[in-house]
Amino acid sequence: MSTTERATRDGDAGARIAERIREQILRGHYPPGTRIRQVDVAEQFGASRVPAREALRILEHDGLVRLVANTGAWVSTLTLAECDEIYRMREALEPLLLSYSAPALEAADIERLGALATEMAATDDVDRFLELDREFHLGSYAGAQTSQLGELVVKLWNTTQPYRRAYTRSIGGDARRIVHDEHHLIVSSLADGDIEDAGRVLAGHIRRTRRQLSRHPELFESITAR
Amino acid sequence: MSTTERATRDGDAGARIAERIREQILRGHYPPGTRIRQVDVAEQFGASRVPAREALRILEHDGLVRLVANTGAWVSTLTLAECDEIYRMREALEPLLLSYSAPALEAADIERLGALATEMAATDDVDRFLELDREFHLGSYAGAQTSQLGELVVKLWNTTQPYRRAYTRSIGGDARRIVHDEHHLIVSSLADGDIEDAGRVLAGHIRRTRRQLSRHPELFESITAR
DNA sequence: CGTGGTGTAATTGCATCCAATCAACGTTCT
DNA sequence: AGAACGTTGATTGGATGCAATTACACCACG
Repeated sequence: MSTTERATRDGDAGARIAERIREQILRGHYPPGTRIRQVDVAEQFGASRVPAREALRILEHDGLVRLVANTGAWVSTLTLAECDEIYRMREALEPLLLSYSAPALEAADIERLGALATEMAATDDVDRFLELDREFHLGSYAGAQTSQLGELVVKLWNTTQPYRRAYTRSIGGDARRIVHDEHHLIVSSLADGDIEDAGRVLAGHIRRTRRQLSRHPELFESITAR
Repeated sequence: MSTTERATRDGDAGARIAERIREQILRGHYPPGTRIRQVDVAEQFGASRVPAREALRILEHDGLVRLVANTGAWVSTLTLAECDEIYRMREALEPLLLSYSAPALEAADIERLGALATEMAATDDVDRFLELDREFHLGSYAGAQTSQLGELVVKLWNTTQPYRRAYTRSIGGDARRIVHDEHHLIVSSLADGDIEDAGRVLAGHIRRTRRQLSRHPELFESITAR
């Protein structure tokens, strides 16, 4: 069929399927609360239900899907409190991750981060902004050689992605300018080699976003209904 | 059989099996590097290999087991760098978790923490110490109503457990006394309602342990050989 | 008219069976 | 004799089929 795929049979179909579903969730094709059936997943990827279940379990541990025994799987929904918690975790962890990454960043890398910040400030398309924002921050962590921290931060970004999209749509141009200023500040500190200061600005950046987000409880009530 | 068990068929055998294996790993029955075969797991729990595989995948995401496609599963091994990374994460996260928990702790809870700290200082048995230490710290987080942070901290404790055991055996009485002093300091700050100070002491506690640990690379080399 | 109970359909969970892959051993060629 | 190669055994990965559980709709009853 046109939408079905053929597994290349390299021994880990579950992980590959999970990867594809993850992309679809992050792109907003499956909004929070959507039910995901094993049969549909299996059929879509031309596999049996066994790897489909494994994929769902992987996504559950990624925090993108909620599994209930004997019942089914749904795309995760977040309450405001849960989202707030994740942002507090990010505020604590991302400066640490940046301290792992910064020493390994070359001048060219930092230049590219600056270009991303500039391009981000110029665009008006929400989806494009989200893409660039993710590329900017995760790009600033590209030098980190960590075994767990890097993956964890990506996971935290992923679980909050749908709400970041809704939030970005709702904020005005003024709050956005502050965001862009902070991005450029981070780039400057990195260029100066002042890792500690870059971490401080980054923590403030995340903290401010969290406080802004807490003023928009309607983003969560609307979705959490299920 | 005598050692085999009967699943109560409540719809999530994989999770239950994973729980049992997790306990066994944490108790040191399966040291890092030990191979775990699906057939053995299935047989031990009177189940088929399907839930056994699910259990292993759960443990993989817990960081307790390393899975290689088409090859097998081994109890995770940590390098010194990885262990150091985890301690840095704990240093950033556990004060945050404590700030979630502390307001909900009753006077009786804090009293019990003090009793644990005292008992811990009195014992000479390593396994008993580890048990009490875990009960003390995780007990101080019992008031936290978090969705991810609590579980993550437990996961970080679990993955480093075998090395904490080896490390505890190696340190002398002097370093131990500092540990116990810090425990009592945390209890005092909590009793005073000074959450911020409790967090500071806790961060220092974890930080000191990390620095001590980095002076014992032999704990990792001996195991990592596989 | 609303509420509780029951039966059926749909979906998940687990066991069994077969295929694919990897590791180890013995063999053969240089 | 040493190293590369092919073969065999063991182990994991995936597909199918059946049992158990749950959800939903319909009906009876208060």
